[in-house]
Amino acid sequence: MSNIREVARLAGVSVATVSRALSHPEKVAPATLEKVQAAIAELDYRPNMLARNFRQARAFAIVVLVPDLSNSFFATVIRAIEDRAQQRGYVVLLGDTRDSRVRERSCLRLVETRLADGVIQLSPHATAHPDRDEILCVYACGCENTPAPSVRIDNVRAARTVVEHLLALGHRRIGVISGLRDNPHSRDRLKGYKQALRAAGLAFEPSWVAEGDFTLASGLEAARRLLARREARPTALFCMNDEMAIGALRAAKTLGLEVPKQLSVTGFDDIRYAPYTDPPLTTVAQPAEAMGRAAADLLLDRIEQRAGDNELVVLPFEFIVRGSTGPAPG
Amino acid sequence: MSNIREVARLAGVSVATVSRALSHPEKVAPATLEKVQAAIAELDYRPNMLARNFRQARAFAIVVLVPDLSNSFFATVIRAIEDRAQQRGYVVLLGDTRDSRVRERSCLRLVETRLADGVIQLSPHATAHPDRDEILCVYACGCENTPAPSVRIDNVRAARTVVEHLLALGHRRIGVISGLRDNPHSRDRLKGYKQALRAAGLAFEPSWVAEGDFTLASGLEAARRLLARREARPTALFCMNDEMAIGALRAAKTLGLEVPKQLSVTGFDDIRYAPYTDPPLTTVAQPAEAMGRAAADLLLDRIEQRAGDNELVVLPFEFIVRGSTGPAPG
DNA sequence: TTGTAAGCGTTATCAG
DNA sequence: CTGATAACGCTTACAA
Repeated sequence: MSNIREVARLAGVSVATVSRALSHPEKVAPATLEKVQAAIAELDYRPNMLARNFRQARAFAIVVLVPDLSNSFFATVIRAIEDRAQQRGYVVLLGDTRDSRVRERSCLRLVETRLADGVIQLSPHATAHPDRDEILCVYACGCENTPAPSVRIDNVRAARTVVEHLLALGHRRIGVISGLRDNPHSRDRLKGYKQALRAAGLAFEPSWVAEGDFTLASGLEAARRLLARREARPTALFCMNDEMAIGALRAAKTLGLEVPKQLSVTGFDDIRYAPYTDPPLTTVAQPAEAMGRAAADLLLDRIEQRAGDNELVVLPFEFIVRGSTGPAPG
Repeated sequence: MSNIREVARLAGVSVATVSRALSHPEKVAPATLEKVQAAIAELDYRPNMLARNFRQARAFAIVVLVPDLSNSFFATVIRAIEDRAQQRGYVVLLGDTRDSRVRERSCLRLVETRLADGVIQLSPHATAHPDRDEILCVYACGCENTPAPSVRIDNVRAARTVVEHLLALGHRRIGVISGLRDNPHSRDRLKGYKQALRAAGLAFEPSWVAEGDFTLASGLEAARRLLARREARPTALFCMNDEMAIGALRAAKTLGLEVPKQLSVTGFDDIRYAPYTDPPLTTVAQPAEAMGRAAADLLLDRIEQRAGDNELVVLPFEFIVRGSTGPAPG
């Protein structure tokens, strides 16, 4: 528990010199530096970062707000954020909001009380921006009307790409398993779905959209509802994330429907489990790691005042065709 | 950016009173309290936690060291930790070590430099305890020789339970897909496997153990190796976690083996995807949330000096039979 | 019940 | 290049 003063005394220099030796070694004479380092080693001294942060009025910490950490896609994004943050000398505070407004507020308080320098939001809450605009906030998984600074893929085009693929396979009745209706991602992806239909001259049929909430269980339920109908049953399901697609695959299995022979299923995200479903999931790969890195850089640049102009980062997605999609049944 | 002094001035009291009004409201006269609160509201004052932490020489933060955040089991444990930590007024710093010694060290530095008050380890590194024993460290997913304080299930018995189940189903050639050989969990679970075999009067056959590293891909590969043999092929695979089991299921599928008719597969962890595999995975449910909560309490109690005697928490597991296991083929 | 005042360990300013 | 010293915002004896 030695402090900078003891180091100074032992090294026979002033505390200012010790401080400099640590933060700006180039500004101190080599001989002095050596003495200081010897003293530090001797005392096994560790600078007290609590004091440093207080003095500099900076936490060197950022908060990551995630709706559900155990979703494998978010976990990957966060890993990348943490990686980059650490490289740049920051720590990451975890804020699993469980989609609760209250918990979200309490995480934002961390910034207000100086325990964190900024926030990375993983949900695209375009609706409810942090009230206090002093709070530095960037979005890592944005959508069309997510305010800058933010990182996103073109969700509309990605969804369109998926649906065009299904159309090209001959599907005409394409069900949708959507996230919550007012979720911005749901909106964007539904928009892409509609665009593809319209371009193919097909009418949008609202009853083919089943609302879920991006969880496995909700995907299973939604698929059950869509597949329950006797006549005009969908021959394909466009699921707005992989988790719900996995749920849908399960539903198909329990209903005795063969995928992709009788039913095609698509996902979104390309989580690590996607290649391991049965059959492997056709899906949109979001560049999760790149998104995390980009969001971290965006935020840290702003925290360090060197905000670039690149405030809206749109990264490329990749459409990956695996085994869960096939020609529409005869 | 108002500070406690301004609040004091506006309220017409001393800074000490404002401080007390915030931390020990019961020690201040109701009338005074009201004045202070009015001033706080008026100025929209937020206490500077950086200063508070510095003054109290406490970070009110804990580090969670996780080998791989994107593993769904760990994510669930961490969620629970974060939840409990927040309830008790602490924040959680994320430390994804990616199984790297270097990164682990750098996370422990956070405690040494006072940025965190303690550490929760999610890997059971019984071998390499933090060198500096001033560091408060608890293990959330321990195994037989994980040092206390720690939380764990009885891995040996759980593994034995699984294998007994397979034996009861008539399996005699039970392959093992193990984690890295020197991983403590691998050891415990292999021990349980051997115990079950011995109790059934069967010999342990080393060539039936394939080493993986707890990832999906390694499970797939290991299963391929085990199932490649022509004669005396295993009729069941005991996988040491769900991810590898999912990989094994995929391997079986690509080899045209029907599960469970021709091959039984078991997992470990009961991650959220386990009920959604095809067929749904028979597995050991670890009480991930309870483990997280217990670990958090263990650590926070020690940080706050009221360390109980309950230093070694062993929680009950649950063996869940789903569809991936069945009678041994004729 | 409230006020006074002494720090906590660092960094930054300024003079030497 | 180095040293003296004044903050930073808060908590907490201790005194009143």
